[in-house]
Amino acid sequence: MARYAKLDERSMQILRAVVNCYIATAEPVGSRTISRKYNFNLSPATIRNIMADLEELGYLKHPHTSAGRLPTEQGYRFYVESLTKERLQLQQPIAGIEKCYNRRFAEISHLLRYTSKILSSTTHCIGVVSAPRIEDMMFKHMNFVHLRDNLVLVVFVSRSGSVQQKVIEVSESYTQEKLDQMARCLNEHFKDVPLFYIRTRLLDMMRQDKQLYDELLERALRLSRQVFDSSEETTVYIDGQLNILNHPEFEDLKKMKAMFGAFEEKSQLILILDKCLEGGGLRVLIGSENQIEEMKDCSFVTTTYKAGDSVMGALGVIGPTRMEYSSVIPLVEYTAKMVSRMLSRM
Amino acid sequence: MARYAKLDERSMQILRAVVNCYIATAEPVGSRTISRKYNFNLSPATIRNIMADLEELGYLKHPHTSAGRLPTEQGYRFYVESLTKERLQLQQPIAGIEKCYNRRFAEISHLLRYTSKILSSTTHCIGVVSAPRIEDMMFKHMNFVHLRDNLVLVVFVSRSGSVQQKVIEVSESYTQEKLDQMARCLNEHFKDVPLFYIRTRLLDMMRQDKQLYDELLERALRLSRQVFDSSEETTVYIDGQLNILNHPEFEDLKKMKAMFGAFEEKSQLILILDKCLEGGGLRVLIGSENQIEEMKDCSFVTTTYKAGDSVMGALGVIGPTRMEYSSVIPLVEYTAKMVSRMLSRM
DNA sequence: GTTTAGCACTCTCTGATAGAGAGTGCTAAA
DNA sequence: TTTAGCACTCTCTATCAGAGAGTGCTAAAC
Repeated sequence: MARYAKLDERSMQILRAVVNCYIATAEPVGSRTISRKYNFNLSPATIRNIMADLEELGYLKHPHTSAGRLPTEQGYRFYVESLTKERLQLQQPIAGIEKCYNRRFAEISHLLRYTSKILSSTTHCIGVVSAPRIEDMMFKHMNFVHLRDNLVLVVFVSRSGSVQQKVIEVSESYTQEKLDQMARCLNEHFKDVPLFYIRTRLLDMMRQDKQLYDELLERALRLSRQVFDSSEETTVYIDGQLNILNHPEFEDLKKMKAMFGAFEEKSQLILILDKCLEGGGLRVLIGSENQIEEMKDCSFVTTTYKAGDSVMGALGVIGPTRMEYSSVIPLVEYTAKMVSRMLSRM
Repeated sequence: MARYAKLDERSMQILRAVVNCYIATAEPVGSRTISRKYNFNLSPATIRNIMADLEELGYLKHPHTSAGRLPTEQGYRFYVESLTKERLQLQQPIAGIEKCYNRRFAEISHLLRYTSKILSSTTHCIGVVSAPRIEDMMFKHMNFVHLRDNLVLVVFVSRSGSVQQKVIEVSESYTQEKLDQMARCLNEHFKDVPLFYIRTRLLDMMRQDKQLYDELLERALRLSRQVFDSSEETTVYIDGQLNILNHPEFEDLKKMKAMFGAFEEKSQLILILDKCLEGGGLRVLIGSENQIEEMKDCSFVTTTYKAGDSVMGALGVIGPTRMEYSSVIPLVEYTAKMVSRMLSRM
């Protein structure tokens, strides 16, 4: 924290006050406003001096000479870090969320989709939830359906109720009976095995009992692998994109268009969520800290959710840099806790 | 067509010219512009007189006294009707579409999603495609997977490669074996039967062979029915919503917000597409002819697509009232033809 | 009788200008 | 070190004038 060395306690208080005020009003904050609304017992002139210092240190900026100040990204960064040090707790809206999760979700996809809606509506930002990667899932059931010619529909069900399906093309034409047999074989051998483990497991089995399953299993696996491998892209549930229209900073049509465009290209979003997975736990990306050019006026608040002890995916919100971090952060954390609880039960 | 009784050929030509011009420029059209760009060999003054007449008859309107004219909805209606009478044909972009469909689609849902993208990108409007209703599908394969406790995952595959899945709660807990048995029973008996026909078919069978299948089939059907009945809402594929941002009439942030909001609520959209299904064939809804308040500045161009001889669903585009009907209409019709061809092959 | 030229009129759009308001930065006093 | 005072800067709004586009009407031409 050497970066903040030059800040005495009073300057920090004023900086926090400015950020607070700007978050609330979206207007540049003047020295008079601060001296009136917060009782520092300092005259506007004094505050002016301090604000000038803060500007020089890079925490605040000026749209033009005669306007008030607003936070730079560095200013937000400081604000957010001092917030998270406080370990925020929010009670009232959290009770509402708890109630939302007082129901049963049959499929994991429903739970996640619902969660992104909850996130967007409670925070008035855009809610995002990334689905667990397929390798992390537990094998539960597999099914092959002969469609026509050499087309086979493969349906995979994970233990947590996630369903993946894909039509694949095979070189030889199997009868439905043969396909059923193959599926039964897979289902017997891989029940409750994590997908990423199947290959290893298979090698083990072949060593033990070489001839018996060789051919059938081999074929069945070849079929199913196509489904697992094909999930190049993690699914992401996004909700409340319209919410950004309500924030005054996006009145600018051009900016807005660019943002919407960025959402169409989900891969970048996935990258950011994936990074959250690696890091684990809460992450706040402020403004251009995210790599998406079109979203340099947005902040990301993300965290991970788990099933039992293992991290499954990431969730969070995207909103204007000027979002209400003090309520959004605990809301995102709490939601992740709820999702984890639901998942662990499944 | 008594409505157009008062229009002589010349007035109609000028009306068409004004609509054309307005569609191209999005600016009110003056009499001088018409007399210059189209060679009617009439002076602006004469055209002015005719335009005044057209205004009195309700085909044109004035934003303010000293501005040019633009079409009313009645004006567009006339324009579109005289267009469709001409039986438009468009060659060049159509070749492009043909090429797009030169590939195989394993699943019907892929074909439809792709189609809505094609529609939006070729017309620069919003593409919409409604999926076939489940009752119209042919039974191909059914599968039950025991999840946990009393939860069963039901997967239904139609002959055209559409996959529906749903988790349902059952009163008694079946073993996976029992479930497999039930599924096999269903699959044997209902192969290639249209869903809406299954009930009748079942009654037939029970009459013939009362005891044999009674209990098992009954249970299996009870399970599966929940999937069929639950599809209350037709799926709709929507693409290119961002396209409307490019049309100058939606610069107004408020209008735009209202429109985006209307898209979130898909049920109204489904209503409109369903109506197209009933009517059959091409339908053009201009402005407030659609019942959605927020879309009263938009037009719908929709038609139906078929598999073989039976109508399966509707597709079309949504764009500003001021859309290029002369190219959009044939594009929509051609796309529907391509989809029908693809479907009939599946 | 229809078409056209001419002209006054209306409305929007643009740019210039001025004054109010908000806030700063500097200086000098407390 | 803090504060009061004051000149200065910049934005925002309203007002105004002139240009431009287009109409509607009238009277003349075909």
